[in-house]
Amino acid sequence: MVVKRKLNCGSNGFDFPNIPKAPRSSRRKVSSKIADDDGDDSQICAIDLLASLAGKLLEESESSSSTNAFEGDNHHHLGGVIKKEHEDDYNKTIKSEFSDLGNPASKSTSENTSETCLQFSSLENDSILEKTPISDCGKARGLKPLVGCENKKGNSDLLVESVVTTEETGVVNVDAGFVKGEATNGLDDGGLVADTFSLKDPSQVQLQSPESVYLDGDVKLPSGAYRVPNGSFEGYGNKSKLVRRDDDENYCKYYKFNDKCKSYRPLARVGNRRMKKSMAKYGRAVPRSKCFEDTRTDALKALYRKRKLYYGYNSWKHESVHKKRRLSDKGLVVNSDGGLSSESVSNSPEKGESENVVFSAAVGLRSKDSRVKFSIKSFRIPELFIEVPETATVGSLKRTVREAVTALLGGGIRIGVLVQGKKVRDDNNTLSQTGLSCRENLGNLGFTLEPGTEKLPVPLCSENPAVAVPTDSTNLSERSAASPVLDSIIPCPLQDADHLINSGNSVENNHELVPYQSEISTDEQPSSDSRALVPVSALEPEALAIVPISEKPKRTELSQRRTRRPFSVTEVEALVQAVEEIGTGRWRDVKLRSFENASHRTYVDLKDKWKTLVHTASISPQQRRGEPVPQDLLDRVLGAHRYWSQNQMKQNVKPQAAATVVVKSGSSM
DNA sequence: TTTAGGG
DNA sequence: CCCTAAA
Repeated sequence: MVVKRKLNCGSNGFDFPNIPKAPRSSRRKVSSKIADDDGDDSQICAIDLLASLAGKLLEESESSSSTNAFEGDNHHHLGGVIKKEHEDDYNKTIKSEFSDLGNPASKSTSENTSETCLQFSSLENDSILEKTPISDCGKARGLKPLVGCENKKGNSDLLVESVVTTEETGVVNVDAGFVKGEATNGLDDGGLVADTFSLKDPSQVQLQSPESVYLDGDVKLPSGAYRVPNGSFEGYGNKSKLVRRDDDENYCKYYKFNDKCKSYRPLARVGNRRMKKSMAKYGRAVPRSKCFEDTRTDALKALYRKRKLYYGYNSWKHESVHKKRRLSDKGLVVNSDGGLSSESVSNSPEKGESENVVFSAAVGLRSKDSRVKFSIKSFRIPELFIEVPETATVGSLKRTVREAVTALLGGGIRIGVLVQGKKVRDDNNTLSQTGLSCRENLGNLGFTLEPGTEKLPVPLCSENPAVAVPTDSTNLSERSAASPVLDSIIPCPLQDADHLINSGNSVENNHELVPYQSEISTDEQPSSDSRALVPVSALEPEALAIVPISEKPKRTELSQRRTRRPFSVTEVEALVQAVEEIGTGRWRDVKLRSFENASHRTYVDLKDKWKTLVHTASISPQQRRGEPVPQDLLDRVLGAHRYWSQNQMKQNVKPQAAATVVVKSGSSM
């Protein structure tokens, strides 16, 4: 797990686009509180984050048991490798940055700060910290200075972002860079700027993103040093006290600030929790007729619900959600959120593309100069900051990203740009044309890695597990709790990865798939993993407590949309028949009568279909789309529609007769 | 949970 | 198909 903090000292820089979205109070709180005093608020936030993320870790850490685990984890972390490569750079950067910021101030920060720091200092690289000047104060504290821009500037503007990054990296990032850049008022200077953006040099990239400091190491926390052992989340609850609901805001904020919070955990949990609920709900929805069917449905629904909730909780971006959805259709995708989603929707036209997303773009910021800044993080990529002119083309953006990624990860990678979950195919469009110059849309931005092959995809799985495990531990526990059976299936490495970043997502996707598979095996669903189901699991009570954060889960963050399944003529026929007999307004009965076995057709679906049928029958054949429905059926539709419209009151009365009547009317027509 | 409608 | 207000 990693906690990332971003400092925006200068308001002059650019505001985080996220901010706007930030949960109501969170923003202001952040600015004010953080700026003002590190104190409680910041602590709380941090704590919350950690708590949510690590949950138990804290406990364990306190007990001191976790340390070992971390070390082991470090190896696992994908990020670790990368980090190491750039470690020097980071250190340098950090040093410089931090030194500049002035540790002194940091110390001044109250002890509270220290706590915060502790939290942040989650895992891995002690070494780094040590190297870093900051480390002095007790590594944990050291961070504080960084964070606490206040010292540097009394600036209220200063925003500190603390993000929990996904466990994958298990890193704490301090985005001094951004701050710096902003302060400077232009990152342009920094090398990121160039249009062409020569990221070819990996090192350069790293350098360019000074902000990202990885403090993975186990930082020894002072009192109760919190550690986030990779594996143990069980403890969540323990620290519950640390987390406050009120904090939700804060923590939400953080996420938002971060852009995309890389750290999903908290959310994930929430999502999981929600899932249950949703599941239950759905389960009921289709309850009557079939158990098995219901199960499926439930699963799906649960997924949907879960997603919704999940997303909703992630205040950071609903949009991202959309993106996810879209992506998911194709294959594995990493959203900006970082989540992996694997949907097997054979239907999706694009499916052929099989996208393996390696990473996601975290955030895009638009700077004054009309440059668009992107922060990309992924399992394999510690953090990458890219800035391009608003007028740059998507193609150039792709190239830039590809170069950067290639430098880091090796060649053979194709970069895809996703906006609103849709792949941007026209490389000639400029970012502004693509809508990427707007803050709102930045959130919707996503990148996909389409491996030339090799490792990208695989690595995720393989690597993630290690990484994921630590962070995900929570998930694991949850999963097991939730559905032990499923767990057994789950083993797949991907899961872990998913968990790290999007435990929620993966789950969702999986769910969806599963149900379909059972039903549609032939049609569409490619077989994917079943593992997804597991994740849903139960959240610990405490986690729940945290969850409450839920802000208005706007539907904006849709759950994944069900795969489209056009009604076949046969189905239409059955529907028409049923409606003729039962009438409109009793869709549940229609469902039971003719679609009891069609788990994927809910009564709402039937109602909707009827609606469309009536419309279809009302328009000229030329205007109709999709599989043509026999005119005779359409005639029956009109007849039945008319009949039942006239007899709304009598619907219950004589179905049989009604049907007859309808037919007559239809024929007469 | 269903129904009824809007999106 | 999704989302929801109402019932």
